[in-house]
Amino acid sequence: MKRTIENIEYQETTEALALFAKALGHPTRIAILQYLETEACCFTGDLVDVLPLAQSTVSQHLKELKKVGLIQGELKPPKIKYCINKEVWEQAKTLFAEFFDK
Amino acid sequence: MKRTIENIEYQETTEALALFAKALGHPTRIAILQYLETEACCFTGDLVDVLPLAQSTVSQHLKELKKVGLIQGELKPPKIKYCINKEVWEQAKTLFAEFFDK
DNA sequence: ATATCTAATCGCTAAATTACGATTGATTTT
DNA sequence: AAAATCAATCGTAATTTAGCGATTAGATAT
Repeated sequence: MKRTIENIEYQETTEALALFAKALGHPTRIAILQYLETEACCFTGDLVDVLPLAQSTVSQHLKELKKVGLIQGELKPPKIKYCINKEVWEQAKTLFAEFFDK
Repeated sequence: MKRTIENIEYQETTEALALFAKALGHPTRIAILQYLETEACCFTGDLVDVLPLAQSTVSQHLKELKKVGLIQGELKPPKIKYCINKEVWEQAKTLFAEFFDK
């Protein structure tokens, strides 16, 4: 990724939307969120059982979703309970809705 | 990308949503679509003027958007007029709305 | 026939992404 | 104190993405 000039700047909502979209841009991450939507919350292990991927890979995807704030983890030792972050969820929902509504 | 087993399959809507999200997962592509939303249609050159990127790079981003069908190009020699594909646009809009609406 | 114009494609490089197994760290249970 | 459990992180490899300049292709104008 060469960017010879200084970093290109876009509008704030443009950047925000792109970041959310990027986080949603993998079927596994969509599947995780769909699971969380129905189950409200879950542990990493639940997802590892459901998904045909290694535990470390699932962890990586969770990290991506956490990075943009769509989910959050709560310590329930020795497990970690993941839930959708509703505030950020609504924020993303609004951004997409406004984007598509022209 | 190692995937030792056969390819992992997800639900059709999961895959479709991820593909749309991936296409939207770059600020430049969001900016292009926002431009097309206000301008209805435009030529590649218009975008090259507006965006701080090389012509070949803009072409690449247009290709990505074309690939998922969100835009379509119409030959207006020697130019090409790009417009949003409204059917696919609505499809994507619906998928995102349903996804976020739980 | 030649020159010009527009936009796609090619070839390349750098960086990010996705996957895995192995290891580590934190906590609980024995 | 030792063993077990769960999930994050590390290290590595393959693939994809994003950027550029140069070239090519298609069409019009000279």
